[in-house]
Amino acid sequence: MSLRIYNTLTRRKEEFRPLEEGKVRIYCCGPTVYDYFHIGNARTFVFFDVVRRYLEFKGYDVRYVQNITDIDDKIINRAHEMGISPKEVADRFTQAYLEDSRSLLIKPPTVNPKATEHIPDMIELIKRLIDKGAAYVVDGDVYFDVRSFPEYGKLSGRSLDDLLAGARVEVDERKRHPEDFALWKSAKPGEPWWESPWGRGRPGWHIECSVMAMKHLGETIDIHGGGIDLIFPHHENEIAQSETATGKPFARYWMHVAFLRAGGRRMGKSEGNFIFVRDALKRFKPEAIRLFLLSAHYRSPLDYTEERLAEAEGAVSRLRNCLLNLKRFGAEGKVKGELAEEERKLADALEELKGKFEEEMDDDFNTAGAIGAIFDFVSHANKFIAENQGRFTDNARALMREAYETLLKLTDVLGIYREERRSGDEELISKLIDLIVEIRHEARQRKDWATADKIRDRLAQLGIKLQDTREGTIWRFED
RNA sequence: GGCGACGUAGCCAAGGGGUAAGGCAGCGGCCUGCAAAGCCGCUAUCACCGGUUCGAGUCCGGUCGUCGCCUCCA
Repeated sequence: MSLRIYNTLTRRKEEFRPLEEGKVRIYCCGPTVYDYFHIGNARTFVFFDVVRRYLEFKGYDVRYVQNITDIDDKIINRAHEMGISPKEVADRFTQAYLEDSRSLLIKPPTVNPKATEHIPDMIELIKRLIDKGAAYVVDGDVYFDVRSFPEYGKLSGRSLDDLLAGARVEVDERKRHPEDFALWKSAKPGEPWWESPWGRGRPGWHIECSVMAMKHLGETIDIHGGGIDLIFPHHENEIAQSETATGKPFARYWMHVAFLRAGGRRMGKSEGNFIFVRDALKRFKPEAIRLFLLSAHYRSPLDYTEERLAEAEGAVSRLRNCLLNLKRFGAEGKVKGELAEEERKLADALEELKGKFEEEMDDDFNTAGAIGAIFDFVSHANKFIAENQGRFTDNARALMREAYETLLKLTDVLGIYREERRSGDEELISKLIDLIVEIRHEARQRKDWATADKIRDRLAQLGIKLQDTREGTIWRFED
């Protein structure tokens, strides 16, 4: 099966062919670290995390780069507000970004390059652009001349004339054209600066990404993406700079994630309708947040409400219950001989799941469809368990084990289920709980319901949830 | 003004020419010492109008509504 990706550049779904067989290079525009990131930002980060995981699932060797913009006007402004240095602002929120990403179960990118660690490379690239006549210096600032790049507008589908007509920007008289953008900004008093051939200053935003992408992934990358708002001007400008400098296509597939909305409007810092990931995580499991963010196709807007997150929590529980049951009732072993009819059905459902999951994900990362396939199977599995509990055959147990392992793999692509890990201490705790459950079992056999209920209630208070089934009592930590 | 997205059950959402996945919620039933979980059953003609077609949420045209980009923003 082959993966198809909607390419913003061509406005079509295209078959995905990496530049180099078996390898994929992905660049996703990361945060500007002037504040914590909110779940609208997280939509993009989680989505690209899934893109990365799915490509790895398909066997690609993935190199995934997400930058950290740690020098920018917003950081400087925030520093003034907070009464600390821009570097302190950047360091603090870089740390927070790393923590929150981890909490959201985002796999660490192969590289998380920082803009400030690539200043010399940026200066080099700017020089190249000046040498090629595509950029010019004015009073210590350097601008890119958009008219020098005939294809300017190809990503966003605009012509320079369109832009001119709709321009709401105050025109800087020093620029040759209003659309020209800064590659290098001279430092005002009190601002952070680096030495450059044009005087002290700092890089413009767009050049950062071009440089970091090329530095860590090469001059042509496979997939480049970010939020839909970055199409113009950010990515348009990246293309202009990069392709002017190298003469090669900058990125082969451009992917853009639609907005998360709240209260009918785009979730954004300036709108004041956002919720930080770290705050959401205080109330909802990361799996639930991810499930919610992946519950709609990435190119469709998604509306945020707390209720939706609570619903996702319910769905995640359903999934987890099923996984735990399959794990508990499954057993090692090869399926032998003839399968009973229900077993056949379960085996078929499992095959269907595998096929459907890939089919959906191959179709431009249709995570919502993939989730549907997973839950469709959950229903089959639950039904199988309900109907056969108390009389599982060896084949049934082997099938359930297989189903468990498959489900584990697929849910891991989306990051919506985590096996509970046990530390050494927890191993001991587990054994103690097993013992208590056994004693409760004896009480139940004596019909000593008072004792049985007391044990169950008290364990529940400790966050340990018991369920009586025909196959015995199942317990789990309720986090 | 230019460019674009969206409108499918109570809520969310997949599907994108052949007769409506899935989740959440609700109601009724089953299982259970009770609980929890689960199972079974019930709940949609896809914003509206017109067209193409043997056949249209699915294609075309139009209308209405919502949102976005064009300025820092994932």
